[in-house]
Amino acid sequence: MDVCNCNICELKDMFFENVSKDEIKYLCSSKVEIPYKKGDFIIEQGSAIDDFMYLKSGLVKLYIHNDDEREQIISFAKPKDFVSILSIFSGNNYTYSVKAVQDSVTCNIKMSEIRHLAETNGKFGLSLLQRMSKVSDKIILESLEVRKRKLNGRVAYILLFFKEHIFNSNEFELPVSRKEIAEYIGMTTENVIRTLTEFRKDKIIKIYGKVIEICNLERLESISKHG
Amino acid sequence: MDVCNCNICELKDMFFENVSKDEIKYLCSSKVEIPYKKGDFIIEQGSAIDDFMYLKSGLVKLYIHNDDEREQIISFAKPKDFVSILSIFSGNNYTYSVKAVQDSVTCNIKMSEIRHLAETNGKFGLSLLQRMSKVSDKIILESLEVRKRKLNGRVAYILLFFKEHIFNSNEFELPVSRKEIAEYIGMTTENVIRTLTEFRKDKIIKIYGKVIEICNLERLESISKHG
DNA sequence: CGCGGCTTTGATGTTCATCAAGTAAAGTGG
DNA sequence: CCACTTTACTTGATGAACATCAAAGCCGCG
Repeated sequence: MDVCNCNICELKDMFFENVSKDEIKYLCSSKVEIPYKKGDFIIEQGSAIDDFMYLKSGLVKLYIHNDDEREQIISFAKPKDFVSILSIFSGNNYTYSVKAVQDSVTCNIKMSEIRHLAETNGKFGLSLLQRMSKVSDKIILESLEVRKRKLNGRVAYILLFFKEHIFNSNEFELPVSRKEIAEYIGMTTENVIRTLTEFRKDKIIKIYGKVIEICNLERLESISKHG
Repeated sequence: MDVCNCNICELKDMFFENVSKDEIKYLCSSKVEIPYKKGDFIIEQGSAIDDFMYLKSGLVKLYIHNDDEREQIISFAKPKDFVSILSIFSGNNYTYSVKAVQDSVTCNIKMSEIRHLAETNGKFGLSLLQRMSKVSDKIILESLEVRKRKLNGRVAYILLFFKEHIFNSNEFELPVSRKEIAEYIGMTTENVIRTLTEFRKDKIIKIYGKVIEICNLERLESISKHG
C-alpha cells in the first residue's frame, strides 16, 4: 500500500476496510509514530485528549492513579490494541495514565481527524464503534473474571493471560513487577509473591527471577477455574 | 415533535440532534415499547442481539450469570440509560442478562436500523459512539471505585449511589435485595447485612425493612472515602 | 559504593466467607 | 383465606483468607 509510507500499519487491515485511498492518505499524512522506552509515560492522567493512539509494538499498562499513592491497573494493551480507549469520545481529558512496560511504539492520529472521518464516512464510524465496543467489553468482562476469583485463582489467571495472550509460550519473562501484578488483580505484593512461591513448591511453575516456566498447565488452569 | 408518536422520548434530545425528521420518522415507525414487571427478564444471557434497547422508565440490573449459580451485577441502568451496551456492536449474542428490579419500560429499535443510520449519517454515528463510550467508561471507573474499598466503604458507596443517582433523597426504599447489593459489590449477603446493622447502631442510617434513611451523611461519605 | 526500589519470608491481627439456625415476609395452591 | 413452601433477612460462632508490619537480601544504577 504505497498510499501510506507506513509499511506495517495494521490499521488498514483492521478497521479501514471501508476507507478510500484518499482518506487513508489524509490520515497517514498527519500520523506520527512515537517510540517509548520501558517505564516512559505515554499518557498522563488528566492531560488533554488530542490524539488517537494505537500500539504498534511493545506492551503498555493502563492504570488509574489514586490519591493515596495506590495505583490500579485497568488493563494491558498489546500490539494492534488501542491505547486511547476510555473517555476519548466522551471527555476532554484522560481519566487514566498509560505507561510502557516494555519498549513500545505508538502510532498517533489527531482526534479531530478521526472525528472528521467518522462524520463523513459512516462505514468507518461504524467499524470504529465496533472496535471501541470490543475493547470496553474485554475490559469489563475481564475485570469480572478477576473479581470472582480468590487470590491463587487470580494469580493463576494472570499467568495464563500472559501465556495465552502475550507470549504464546509456557516459558516467558514477566514483563511486569510483582507489585504491578498486585495492582492489576487487586491484592498486596506480598501475597502475590507468596502465591507464586506456593505454585513453585507445588511444582506447578518454575521461577528464575522474572522468568516463569509453567510446568503443570492443567493444575494451573484448574486453579484458575476453581480456586 | 409530531414526527414521532412518542411524546416523551428523550432519544431525540439526547443523541439525535443531528438526525433529520425523515430519519427520526424512519426509526420511530419501527420502534416498540415494552413494559416489564419487577423481576421480569429483559435480556437473557446468550440470546441474539436484535434490538437496541433504551430505558424509558424504571430500574434494571445488568448482570452475568456464572456457572456456579453466582450472579455478578455489572451495573444498574436508570431511565435514559442504554440497556444494550456490552457487545451490541461487537458480537451477535448478549454476554449478560438484564432484569427489571422495578416495573420498567424499554424502547426498542432494530439494531439493523441503528446500524444503517450510523452508516449513512456520520454525525449520528459519532453521537452514538460518544454515548456508548460514556457508558463503558462509567462502568469501568465505577468498578474500580468499588474494588478499591473495603466492605464498609463499599456499602457506604452503594447507599450514596442510590441517594445521589437514583433517588435524590436521604430517605428511599432500596430497590434491590441485600443479596443483590452483595452481588454488586462482590461480598456475601451476610456481611452486607452486618455492615448495615453496624451503620444503624452507629446512628449513621435508620432501617425500616427496605427503607433506608441516611441520618449522618458526612460520616457515610467519610466511610465511603476512607473506609 | 551506596542508595532506592524490588523481592522474599515470617509473625501477627483484621477482615471476611462459611456454616448453622432461626425469624420474618412473600408467593402458591387448595 | 389459610396452610405451605419458598425466599429474604438476621445473628452468632468459627476458621480461612488476606492485609499489615517488620526485617533482611537482592539488584540495578548513578
